[in-house]
Amino acid sequence: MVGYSQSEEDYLETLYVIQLENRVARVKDVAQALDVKMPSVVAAVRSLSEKGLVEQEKYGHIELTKKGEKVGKDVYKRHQLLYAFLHEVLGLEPWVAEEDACRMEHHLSPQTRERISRIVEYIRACKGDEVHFLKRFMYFVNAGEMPAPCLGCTNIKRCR
Amino acid sequence: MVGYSQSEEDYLETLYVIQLENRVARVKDVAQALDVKMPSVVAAVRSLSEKGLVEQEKYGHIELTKKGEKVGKDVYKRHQLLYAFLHEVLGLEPWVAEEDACRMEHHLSPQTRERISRIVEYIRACKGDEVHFLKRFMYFVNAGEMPAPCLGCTNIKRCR
DNA sequence: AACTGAGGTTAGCCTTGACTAACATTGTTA
DNA sequence: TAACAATGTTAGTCAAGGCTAACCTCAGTT
Repeated sequence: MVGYSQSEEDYLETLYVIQLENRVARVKDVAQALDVKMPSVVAAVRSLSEKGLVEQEKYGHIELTKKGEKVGKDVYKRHQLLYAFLHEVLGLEPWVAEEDACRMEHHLSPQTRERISRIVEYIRACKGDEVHFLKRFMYFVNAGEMPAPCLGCTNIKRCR
Repeated sequence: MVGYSQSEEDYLETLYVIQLENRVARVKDVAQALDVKMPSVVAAVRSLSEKGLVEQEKYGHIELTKKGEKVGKDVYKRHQLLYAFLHEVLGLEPWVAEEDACRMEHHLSPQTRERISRIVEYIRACKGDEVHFLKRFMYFVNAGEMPAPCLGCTNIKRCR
């Protein structure tokens, strides 16, 4: 129960996403999605099936077991969370956020995951409100410079 | 110029930190720091020296070249940045922040790095001020629940 | 029913990066 | 100065995870 390698997580996540889209997973699809050659997929599938994570009948399509689906879904959730954080909070462009999410999704502790999801939640909850801090926070994060001093503030001791 | 592997970055960072502390890097130290055996270090050093990143005379100590020092320093800076973010902003306990920083430091794009450093900078700049948003933001991130409504607010349309 | 081409598989190879066991060097200490 | 303990190195092994080349299956076409 030590967990799965980055490579294994990538395969399981890919299969999960294909399954989410109500498509049937074939070796070629997975190879394209992960930018590897078909024999690599075949080897990975054999290894994963020995661990009870996927099932495949020869020349047939690849299916996640319950266990494999659980892992794949978990990785995918981490990916989504990171993407949301990178794009919505940090304001990174979609493709940068996507790429970074792919690379970082394998390296988050549960604690970090929890904290990041709180930030995303908070920022989302504030969206659309004229919340003072939010505009300034987002301005700084996105523009990289301090917003101009806020003159009308009464409840802020020193307004940067 | 494609970059360096996670393993290579770890070795260079370790050597950089030892160098920072004005210590001399020996095979055994590096092995202990990275929790690997000495022959692994020897192999890594040979490989890195072929790439012009380190130098070592047989049975002597290991030194970073200018090029290697640059890479090691860069990795270390990423590590410090991530640690600061995880600890100071997300409020994670030091050992969790440390562990996550170690794993994530290899997977940050320059863009993400830049954005995260802005957040850290902003949070640091606000420390000690009675800035309205900061307290609420940090409360939420750390406690995981919305702070109580703020009654005295005049410049916030709706205060969650 | 035979053919053909896309997709799947196998065999065999390579690199990375770890390991153990055995051997070599060095520096300290008797 | 000789010996020994600590440190460093070499040789050989292994697993993971890619790859290419060659071969196999199967579905659709003729």
